[in-house]
Amino acid sequence: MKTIERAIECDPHEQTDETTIARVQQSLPDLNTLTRMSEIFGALGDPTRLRLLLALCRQPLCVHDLSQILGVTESAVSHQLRMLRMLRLVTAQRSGKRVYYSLDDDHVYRLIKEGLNHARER
Amino acid sequence: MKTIERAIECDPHEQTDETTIARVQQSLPDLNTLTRMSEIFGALGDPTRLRLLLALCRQPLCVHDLSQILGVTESAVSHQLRMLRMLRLVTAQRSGKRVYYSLDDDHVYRLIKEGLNHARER
DNA sequence: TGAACATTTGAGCAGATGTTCAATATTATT
DNA sequence: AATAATATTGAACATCTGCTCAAATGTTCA
Repeated sequence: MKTIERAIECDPHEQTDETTIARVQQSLPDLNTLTRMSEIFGALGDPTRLRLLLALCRQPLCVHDLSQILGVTESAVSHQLRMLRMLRLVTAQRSGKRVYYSLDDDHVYRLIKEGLNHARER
Repeated sequence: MKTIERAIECDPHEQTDETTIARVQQSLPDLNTLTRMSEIFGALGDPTRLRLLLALCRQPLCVHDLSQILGVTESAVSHQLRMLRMLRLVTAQRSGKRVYYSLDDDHVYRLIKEGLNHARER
């Protein structure tokens, strides 16, 4: 009769337990959290949006300035800011003709900083 | 003839200084860093890849198991793992017929955790 | 009001992306 | 050697994305 030891000895490549599958599955975040996570990461995954956010890490800036800083059209900037706004990564505040954008909170900042660390560490 | 003071006085909404533009521009990371950053964030931006990485946060897993855990074909898993491997977010190690994947280092782990915090904080 | 400036919006389009399906490796077992 | 199990790859396809262009919306100032 096979003991546990014999089972292991007979199969050098450990079979993945059914319960392992289930356990890992349960450890995954719920759909809402997961969706939100991938939305945020996805937003940071585009070079233009990432540069927008990096610029806003320094100070609030209006669309016109951001357009100049990044060297892309104001329309493109506005389109991307709209997305970042809807994801609540940035906030907008009108001042006269201009609309100044800022990082919504320091979560975004920390996330970007962590990404920067990672990117530089090799 | 307009003096500087008059120019300012005539425009109640402070003009953005040329040097501000330049200063923010210079504060942006170099192209390599920026590209790497957006690649990493982009990788995390897809729900399937994100779930793969979240699963691997728990323990090393083979393609077959990951396929079961996520409920997607092994082909799809393999395709995505290939990308994560090339971005050096995961490492592969063959053991018999199986190939076990792990997170490459704890940078990825920290990044995911930070994203998880952000996603849950509202 | 009219003109100028700043921003937003929508449609359209080219390129990127993620999955599927079929074929091919690779390793273990009999 | 033959078969099964696991993994990888390439092509095809539908979808998504990010930009451009043109038009519209706000806002200020003369």
